[in-house]
Amino acid sequence: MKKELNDAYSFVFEEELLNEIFETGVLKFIPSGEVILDAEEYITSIPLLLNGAIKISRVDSDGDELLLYFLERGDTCAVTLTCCLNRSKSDIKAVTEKDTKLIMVPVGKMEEWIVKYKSWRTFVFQSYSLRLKEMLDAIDSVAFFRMDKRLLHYLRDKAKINQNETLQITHQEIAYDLHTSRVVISRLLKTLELDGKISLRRNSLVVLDL
Amino acid sequence: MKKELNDAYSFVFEEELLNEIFETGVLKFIPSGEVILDAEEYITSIPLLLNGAIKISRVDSDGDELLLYFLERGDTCAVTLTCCLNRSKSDIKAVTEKDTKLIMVPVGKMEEWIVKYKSWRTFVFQSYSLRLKEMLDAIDSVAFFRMDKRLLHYLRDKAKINQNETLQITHQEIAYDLHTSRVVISRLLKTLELDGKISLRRNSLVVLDL
DNA sequence: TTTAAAAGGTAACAAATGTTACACATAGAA
DNA sequence: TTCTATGTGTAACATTTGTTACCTTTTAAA
Repeated sequence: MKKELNDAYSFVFEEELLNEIFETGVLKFIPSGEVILDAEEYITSIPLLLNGAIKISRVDSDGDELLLYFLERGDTCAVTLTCCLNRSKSDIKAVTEKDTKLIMVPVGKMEEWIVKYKSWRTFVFQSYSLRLKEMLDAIDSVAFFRMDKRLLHYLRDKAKINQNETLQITHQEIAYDLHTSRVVISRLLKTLELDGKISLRRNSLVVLDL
Repeated sequence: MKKELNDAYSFVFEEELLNEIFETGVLKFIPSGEVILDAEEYITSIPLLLNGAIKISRVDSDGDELLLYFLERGDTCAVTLTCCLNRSKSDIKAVTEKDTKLIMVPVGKMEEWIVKYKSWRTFVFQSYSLRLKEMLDAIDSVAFFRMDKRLLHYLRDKAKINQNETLQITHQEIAYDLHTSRVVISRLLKTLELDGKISLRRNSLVVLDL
């Protein structure tokens, strides 16, 4: 853990803080595809990603979903920070996109460190900043683009995050992430295939040239 | 200015900080309808609202707009904070919704106070928190609701912000805020009128029962 | 008063997206 | 192998939203 913590955060946090994280944080391994946080749940500790990736989605009262963004190594979740500070419900869902290793830090420490470490403050502000930006991107996507463009963007993102041109995913899962229906996705994927941009398999697809 | 500053922020900031704000901040009066910040602009100071209201919209590269949220007394803009800290472009547009009085504080102070005053830290975190939440609401609106619901929600919001059932607004302006066309808005407003929920005038409409 | 610009009403149509239904393929369990 | 659940392809149709066009009304400038 010490090594991985250093790998991911030694350029971000000072020695002393790294030690505190090492002492108070709890290391967790989470396999891909696991729901680590559901809407309606309360959050009492915040995650620092060591490796892997986490998909963050908005969930409305009907259970409808919409992909917001991915977290990767060195990231933390600003919405979680907010929920921690306010002791409020999450309203978001977090699912591991890959096998993921992370450190959970209790809220108490989080607030203590804000006062104590400049690097932590910077980190927290940077996180808010980054998430706000991702949120704006998500808004752009839904508000200004049609489904075909959104799908393209989604496939690119997904391939990048997984560092793999072959995406292990079903049409239905894509439909959930983009908040549309399976039929719509099948239709659009088919035209992408006819354009030679992807190749369709059962339970997976290969990104050729987006 | 001292009195208004106290009215809006004395429960938020400690005496000493209020004094610093009073000394370094620049008071501004901005009449309703003024563009105080456009996309592509850089920001070098952050606003603290004393009264009035400001409409914050997302602007894409084609100049298309989408209303994100309103700022009111005691609010500041988290996106602005972010832009200040990163010295990056705004990508958002701010227009006064009412006659507005605010204090502009230079970025430098902003960073200084984060270290110096606990209340300022709390305020800044609360702001991020609140804006993230509003951003999520904006996403919900575009992603999960159809235009008729979004319009209803918009009219309610607008009436609340302006503390007035009569909204001085044209169909075209509504269309800009919701990122759709004037014809669509006219159509939907007409059905709302037939349902007895609003009453239509030229250049204005009256919210009856939403 | 005449005229032009802005605002709004509405029809007709186009495009995008959502829905339902059903066929067929594939993988894994029984 | 047979059966069943899941995934995918596709047609047909409904609904929502966007676009174009043209009209009338209102306001304010010339």
